[in-house]
Amino acid sequence: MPELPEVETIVRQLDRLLSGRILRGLQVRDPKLAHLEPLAGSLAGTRLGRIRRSGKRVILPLEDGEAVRGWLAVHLRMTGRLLLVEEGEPEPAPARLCLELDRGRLLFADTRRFGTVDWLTGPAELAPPGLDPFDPACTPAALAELARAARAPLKSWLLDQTRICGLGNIYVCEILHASRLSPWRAAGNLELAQWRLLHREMRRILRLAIKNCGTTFSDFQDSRGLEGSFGRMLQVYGRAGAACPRCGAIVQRETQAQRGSWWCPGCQE
DNA sequence: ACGCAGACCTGTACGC
DNA sequence: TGCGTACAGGTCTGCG
Repeated sequence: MPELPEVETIVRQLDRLLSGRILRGLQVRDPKLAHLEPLAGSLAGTRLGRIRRSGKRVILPLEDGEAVRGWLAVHLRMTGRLLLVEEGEPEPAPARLCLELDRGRLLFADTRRFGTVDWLTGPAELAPPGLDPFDPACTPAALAELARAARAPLKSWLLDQTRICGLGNIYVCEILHASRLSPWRAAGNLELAQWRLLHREMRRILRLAIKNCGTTFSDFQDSRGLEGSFGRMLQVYGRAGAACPRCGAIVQRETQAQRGSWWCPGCQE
């Protein structure tokens, strides 16, 4: 479910509310997460450090005095949610994992159970798989260089997390529309000026989405169960048959690399 | 280097 | 109302 803006929304909220709190215990409630079972005893009493994002993962550092014991890396995939439950409140959804805190608890709920939680012990594992869109090293020239000679369609190219990380189907569709580029166009064929435009629109759209706490398409909610409002600003995603807000042509949907692609044939080429 | 199918899971929306 | 089907924001593996 969540892409960069949704993960960023969750991370900012969790960092504000949880950083510095003490972990009292960890309950593994889904056998698919049994690999975390051995941690349950040893992590009790550790303190949550500054919570951050790596690609689409939520990183929860667990500290012991000055030393970092390790990091819990949560990937929410399609339906994962991290829900903060106050002392005495009922749990709003069945949880796969429960972090008991000094007061209240943090639940990992995930209907489709695609999400993953890993225990990382080395900084190398923390690095995102590709270039983060807000990394200063992510420049139009760097993107052009990465895509040199790539024959893959832009849509698939941008979705590959080992190049740019954090984009998913919704934002790629929106970014391509804003950049007037067709999802079918080969990534290696762009002029530098088009990479500049794409780069600018990518950052603009992601910033705007973060400001609006992400997109709630079907089931994204933040850690207190609230919904993001960027969904109202979508120009093409999920809008097949509607008029393009920019040129009035009819938005098309077509399957591309097994995923839906929405775009406007009137103004994207 | 790429596209594609299938896998992992469950819920929802829609047509009949 | 009930049933079957298609589809879903992500990513991995294996095949051609």
